[in-house]
Amino acid sequence: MDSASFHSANVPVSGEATSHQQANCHACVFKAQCLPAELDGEELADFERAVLHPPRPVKAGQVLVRKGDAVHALFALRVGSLKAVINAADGAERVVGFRYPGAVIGLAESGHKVWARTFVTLESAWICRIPIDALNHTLRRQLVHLMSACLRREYDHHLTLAFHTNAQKVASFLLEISEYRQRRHLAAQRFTLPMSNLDIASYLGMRHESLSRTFGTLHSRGLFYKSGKRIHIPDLEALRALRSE
Amino acid sequence: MDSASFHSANVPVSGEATSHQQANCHACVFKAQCLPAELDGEELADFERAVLHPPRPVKAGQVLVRKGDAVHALFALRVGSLKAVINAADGAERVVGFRYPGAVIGLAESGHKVWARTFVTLESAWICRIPIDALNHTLRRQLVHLMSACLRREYDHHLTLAFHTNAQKVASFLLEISEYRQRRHLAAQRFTLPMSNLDIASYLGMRHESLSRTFGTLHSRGLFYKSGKRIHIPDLEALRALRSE
DNA sequence: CGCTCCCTTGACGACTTTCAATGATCGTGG
DNA sequence: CCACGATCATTGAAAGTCGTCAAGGGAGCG
Repeated sequence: MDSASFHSANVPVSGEATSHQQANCHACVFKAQCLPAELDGEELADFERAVLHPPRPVKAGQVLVRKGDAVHALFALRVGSLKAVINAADGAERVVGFRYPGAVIGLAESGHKVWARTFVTLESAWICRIPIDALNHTLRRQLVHLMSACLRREYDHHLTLAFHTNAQKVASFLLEISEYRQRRHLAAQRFTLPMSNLDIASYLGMRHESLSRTFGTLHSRGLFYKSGKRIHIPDLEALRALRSE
Repeated sequence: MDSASFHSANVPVSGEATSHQQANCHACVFKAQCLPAELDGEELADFERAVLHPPRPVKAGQVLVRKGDAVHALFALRVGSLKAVINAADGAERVVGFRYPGAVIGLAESGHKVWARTFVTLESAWICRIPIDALNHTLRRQLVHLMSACLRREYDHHLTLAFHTNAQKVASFLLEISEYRQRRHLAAQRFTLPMSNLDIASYLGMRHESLSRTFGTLHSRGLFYKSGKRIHIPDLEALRALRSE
């Protein structure tokens, strides 16, 4: 497994799960990096039992749920990545979030009847269904923990979007992923971005031209290198300094 | 009671609650506008039982909880308003949210040990304590609902902060309050803003000079009038049109 | 009455967006 | 295996929005 990538090299790009693929996936399912990092010990064990249902494979670019769909289940993202999008008034798609392995999809939906956002896979993924009926008392307790962590992240995003320059937004974005990977003991300085620059720019509230220019600036300052979708951050501290300048 | 104000005219500005004031407040406590609008029927009744503890008065400008404090309780805001602030890297105070009557304070804290933000009263307020121990199964279920609603609002804020011009941000902000008041059957076109322009500007990620100019622009376009802290929105639809231009 | 804090207004400059064109990359099909 | 089209990424020049700096005015409070 390529530890510098978001997904296992063994994950099939499409098709039904074969017994071999299923085995591969189950091997991964129980790795720490595929489970919520906010829970630990007994809580994590409880949570695992609840999402034991075998994950199903989802092809890249697929819509997992669409805004307006009835909420029948939440989802646990085990392998791959997603983007959360909202259609703006002008019909344009706006990215409001990314999700990586270990995320629970639908925290903002657990008290509602319909989905408020559309979730689209950025690459081939493995995803567990958590039926709403399965939300017993124990699981709801874990859910409260996950949601409060999610809320805190959103307040950080508020700060970033409201007060940072474009360069700082990009630094924040890169560090957010890097720190996510660090918590899961994955390579934090070299990894692949699963999303396009268009998506990143939308997420950060900038034009993709500005993002491209910002990447160029960071490159010339030696803070960040990008080749295709693979990136390299030589000095995390320098990037952190830029973020909080 | 001034229906166009966030707080009852009878609320004392300071001091211990007298029996008369207490009675006044309890009369208000059970009004719909002082309870979470996200819950209804049985859930709301459950919630009310949990926050039956008599509210205590808090003077304007007081710190309710400080970032870093241990989490012993959540709070239910019954009367008055709060701002949530974070100290930026440069030490400056950044407003990341406002809270109005009916809000539960600490949704982002319910799964954590310490407070991530500081909450400060903007005016004299009445606030109930909800001890963490009181979070039984039933109450936790209501909490999930409140948190998911809170998360949805944060995603809307993401859109506003990332993609809107200053004029649109201001329109969003005014409409957010107006729509809050509409849900609670309060005057939606004339009301008092409990916070300073400085706080609003910080919340929206703009300079207070820019906010002042934007208010001027909206005024000259006849979309919005301001006199002291009292504002008047003659045409909500026109403001909505501006928001989603 | 004087202090402090808040709001307003002006001129200037920096950062970002916009518009336009070119170049790269990737998946598809011949 | 290569050619093709579509999507994505890069770069330039011009325009606009917004932030910065500075000064003056006003409201509330002790």
